[in-house]
This record gives sequence, C-alpha cells and structure tokens, in this order.
Amino acid sequence: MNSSTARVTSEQACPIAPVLDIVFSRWTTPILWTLNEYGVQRFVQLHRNVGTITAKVLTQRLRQLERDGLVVRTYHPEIPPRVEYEISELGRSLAPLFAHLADWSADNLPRVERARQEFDGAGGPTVGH
Amino acid sequence: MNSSTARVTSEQACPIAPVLDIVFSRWTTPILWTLNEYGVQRFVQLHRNVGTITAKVLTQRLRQLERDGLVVRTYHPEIPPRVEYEISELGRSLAPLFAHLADWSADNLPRVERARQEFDGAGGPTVGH
DNA sequence: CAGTATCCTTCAGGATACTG
DNA sequence: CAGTATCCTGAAGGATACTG
Repeated sequence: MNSSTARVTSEQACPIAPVLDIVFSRWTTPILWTLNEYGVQRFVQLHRNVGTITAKVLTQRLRQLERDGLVVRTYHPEIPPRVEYEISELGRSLAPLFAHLADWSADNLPRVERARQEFDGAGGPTVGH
Repeated sequence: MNSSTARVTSEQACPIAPVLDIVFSRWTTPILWTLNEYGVQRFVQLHRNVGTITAKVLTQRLRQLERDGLVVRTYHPEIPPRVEYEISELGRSLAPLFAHLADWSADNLPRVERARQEFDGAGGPTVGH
C-alpha cells in the first residue's frame, strides 16, 4: 500500500465529517431552530411547529439530540403526562453557525439558482460532450 | 385552518433548510474539501482522495455540484480522455463556513462525547421514566 | 398527552460488468 | 481514462393502530 494507491476514509478526507451526523442529520435543524426561536415546547407543539414530520421520527430525532446533549427533555409525571423540550446551552452554541449559514444562503442562493438554469439550459455537463 | 392547528413545512420552520441539500448532501463536503485542499484533480485522483465512494456515486455528486455551480468540470477531448475538476469561486466561498464548523467541532465534540456517555450510562431518556 | 409497535414502501447507494 | 448500465440490498422514514 503506497501513497499513490492508498484509499482514504471520508473522515480523513474531511475533518468536519463527524459533526455532520450530529448537527445536520435529517430534521435536526428544523427542530433546533424552532426550539431556539420559540423556547420550551411540549411534544405536540413541537410536532406542529417543526413541519411535516411523523411522531415516530420526531421522537427518534429528539432522542438523538438529547443523547448528544443538544436538547434537554423534562418529564413531568402528571396525568396526563407533560413533557417539555428545551434547547441546551450546547445546542445554543450552534446559533452563530446557523446564522453564518443563513448569511451564505442569502448571499449565494441566487447564484446557485442561476448556475442551475445555465446548466439545465445548456443541456448537461460540459457542452460538446 | 387556524393558527393553533396549522402545520408548517420544514422550509418555513427552518430558513437554512434549502442550503442543506446543496452543501451537506452526502459526500459533498469530502469532495469540496479535497478539491479546496489539493486543487485541480482528475476523476481518478479525486476518487482516491475522497474516500470509500464508488465511481457511480462520485459521478452523481460531481454532476450535482457542477450543476449548482460549486465545481467546474473541464473536459479535454484527448485519447485517453482527460477530465479535470476544480472548485469554483462560489464553492470557495464556503471555506469560512467550513472553518467555522471545524472550530465548533474542535470546541464542542468532546462535550457531545461526554453527553453521550452520561446518557448511555444513565440508561435512556430521563431516568425515572 | 406522549409516545410505541408494526407493517410497508421507497430509494440512495454499493457491487459488478461493460464502453467510447 | 472516465465514466454508464444494471441489478440489488438495507435502512430510513411514512401510515396506521394501539397504550400507560
């Protein structure tokens, strides 16, 4: 195995790979975003606010976020039960990053749109082949 | 449909949702990262450097990136053919964002790790239930 | 209310073989 | 070399029904 044939793992190829699973799994950004915007919410409220997600998947993602320390779950043993979800301090530390992303989006999404139209108009990769 | 029952789309719930498909689709960050680090590369080189990705999927992702204007593909009609991939200016504009992400990772990945161990050690969500 | 438990479908992505 | 063409599998996620 020499350096010209060695295959590399995606983690080696990309130092930010590990974070992606944590922060950018499906539904995690809508969940974190609404928790950050609207504060503490019960399960049903979150369900309504996060969009067209099923209860099963919402639960799965919330468990993952709780496990990773980005969200705090509080169970109140009442009847009927009350469960509240809140973004943690660690979760809140993502806010500047999300803002950065929103800025990039505002600045460059139009360029992406134009690139797509050119590409589609020209009819595929690299005209002439 | 009143405000207490209205269901919302994930795009409404999360302004950054549209960018995620563009920038954080699977394999896009390793591809962009290596193109940014090592400069212009031919298909096979990229294939070696990006990690354990198949040629088919690499082609798919490269097409998407080209279409979105993040990558430039140059076809040289020789025999054998030579194709070179390069990150575009638009693609390069993501560098600060990726750096931000790398910083967050360096600062907070350990916290995530600890949170996971606590969660797993405690045996699931919210002890007591 | 806040979830589970099942069943089911889809489809991204891998393996393999082939081509201009 | 730089891909495409096929086939195939597993795992994510939706629909639905049920429970403490």
